[in-house]
Amino acid sequence: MTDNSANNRNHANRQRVTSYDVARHAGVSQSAVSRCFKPGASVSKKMRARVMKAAEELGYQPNAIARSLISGRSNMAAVVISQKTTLYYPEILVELSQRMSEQGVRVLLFTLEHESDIDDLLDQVLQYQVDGMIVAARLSAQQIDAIERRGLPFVFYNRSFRDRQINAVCCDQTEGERWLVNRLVNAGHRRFGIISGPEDSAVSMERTQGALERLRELGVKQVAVAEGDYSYESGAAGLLTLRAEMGRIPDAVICANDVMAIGCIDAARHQLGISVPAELSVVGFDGVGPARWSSYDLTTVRQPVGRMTEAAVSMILERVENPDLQPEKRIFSGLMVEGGSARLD
Amino acid sequence: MTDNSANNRNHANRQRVTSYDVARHAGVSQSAVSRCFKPGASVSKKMRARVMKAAEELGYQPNAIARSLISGRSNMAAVVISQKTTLYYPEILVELSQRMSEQGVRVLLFTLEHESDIDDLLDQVLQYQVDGMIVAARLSAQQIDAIERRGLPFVFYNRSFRDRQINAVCCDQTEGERWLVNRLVNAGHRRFGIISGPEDSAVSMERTQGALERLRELGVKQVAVAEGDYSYESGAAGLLTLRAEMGRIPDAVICANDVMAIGCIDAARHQLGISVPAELSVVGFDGVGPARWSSYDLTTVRQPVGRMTEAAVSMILERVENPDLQPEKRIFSGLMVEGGSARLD
DNA sequence: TTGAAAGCGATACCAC
DNA sequence: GTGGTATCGCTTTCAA
Repeated sequence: MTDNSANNRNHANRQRVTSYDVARHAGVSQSAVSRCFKPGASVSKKMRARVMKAAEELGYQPNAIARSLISGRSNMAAVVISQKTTLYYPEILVELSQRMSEQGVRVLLFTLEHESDIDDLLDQVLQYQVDGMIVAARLSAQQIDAIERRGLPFVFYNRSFRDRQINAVCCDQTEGERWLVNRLVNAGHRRFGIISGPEDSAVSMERTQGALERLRELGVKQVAVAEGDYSYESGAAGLLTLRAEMGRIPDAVICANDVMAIGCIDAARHQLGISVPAELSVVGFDGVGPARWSSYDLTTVRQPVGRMTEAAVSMILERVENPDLQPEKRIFSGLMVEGGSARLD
Repeated sequence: MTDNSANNRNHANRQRVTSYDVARHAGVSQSAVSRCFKPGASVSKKMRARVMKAAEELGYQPNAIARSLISGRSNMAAVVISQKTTLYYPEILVELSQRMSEQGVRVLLFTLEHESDIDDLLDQVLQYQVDGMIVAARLSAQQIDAIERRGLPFVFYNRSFRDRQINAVCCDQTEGERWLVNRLVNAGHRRFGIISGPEDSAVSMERTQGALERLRELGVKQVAVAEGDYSYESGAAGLLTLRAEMGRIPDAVICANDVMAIGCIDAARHQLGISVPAELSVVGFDGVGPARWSSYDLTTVRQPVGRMTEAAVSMILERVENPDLQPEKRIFSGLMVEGGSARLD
């Protein structure tokens, strides 16, 4: 009785309604159906009404995959992001997705646990025919070359490249660190500890170098550096390392991100019984949510994440439309937040 | 001199290498090229070597879009997630992406700011021909019907539906809350405040109801409820509301998530000068990172997020392979964490 | 404005 | 094992 032939097809036996089905049902040509779903097409009012009714009745949705194949545009953009970045700045992903979807572009997500996985990943990105790519991860010069060779528009998020013409949006890490150092030195701090981020993080290195440079310029001699990995635990451990290295607790600790600053404060207060900011000043960088919690009230430089993602999205979409645009770097100043975690005068 | 014809095509003028190019360059048929890139295909060693060499030389990558069109499988899964969920549990997204990509499936991201946006969004999901969908957002019965009608496999993440056969993975909220209440009542607390999540959150409602039910069973009469929205600020505000409503500070406050519990603790300590846990016990739910920070050391129920995402991924992939599998609910117990934010004996 | 027909770049099936 | 050919569902000329 029942026709089972459809089930014999080896691929998805879920029934798909195509533009042909709609055309037949509406008694028009398939091209007409296609036109009705294309924004600026020339279709008569009557035709559109008829087609839309038929589409409604059959539950038709145009197949984006087929559209991509012929039009050469997938309306998808790749977002390549490392695990750490997602964990510390979850809002980036949400905002990117939100803003791009407003422009009719979807986010295809590529996360990397270890930055080494990136070569396979780039192959994947290219296979999926994304129209563009936003990269919040470290790429080697060769990898960047490879992307450019394929002609895929891309924008770096929060990494800059001094010697390369490239699209990037970032926060001025150096400027921010210099401000923090200025304030701390002005307030009389003389013995400094720095808790850096992981060595392979360009952002962390810029922050650390920015602070070191300014300290040197101001003639501050007593400076020790401990390496962290952006985590709470490494902030706590960093303080102990610094104390061991310097013989005693420094006057101020500059952390490469807020979560480490928080770890550092907690270690000072709860492990060492040291009062922050009375006996020790701690500053961070980035301005994540918990920085504002009243237990910490961090002095930090808040990155304008919203504006940065907005910029990244508009840059990538512009370049999808017009691949020949000149490379552009957009560098935002951070917002200086004078919290209660540091004595500033 | 130069041939500009390629540039006249209205779509991406970026040159694409196709399997035909590779075939010509290797002197074999196009089908042969295709087979070489298909895992279990029967190709001679010699042929494979030749094709791979040609592909390498031309920089060929198979076009996933074209593959999807004919094979009926896009190797993409939609992840529908609300803004709040991403912010509080960023690891969900990373883990989903990681685990799915290990299985050759990419995540197409759909975020919603307001849950009302969801109808347009479902249309979008369907257009992109994803193979399956993981939903960490609230859907109405009608919306679920619509998905089922389309035959798209889907799994709910951390929402359950008592009266519906549906795929879902979640954490047993009720069980967890009952445990918290048991411990608090056993320790002698008698006056309870509850800070709930937003009214439209099913998860929050389950937690709040679970606590209320157990309190009733144990004969606890003095209970007040304040509504929060999962944010730090609303946790702080909730405590003030409870105090106003009850005439004084309760013995214990049960918060529908950890961030509100943290807000509540900070408000108690820094705004009201109340000691936690000596004068007030506070418990949360979910076990986010900051719950372990030594300033808070929350008593909470940690959701096994890793196991839950693992389960969600395997459930969805199984159902992509075999759409006729029976609906299944996988309910994980939370991990009871006895932190220092509550007096438990 | 509408319809017919030619692709987009793969896979699947069929002979050989 | 290999090569030809139909096909996936749409957009896009091109005539009518």
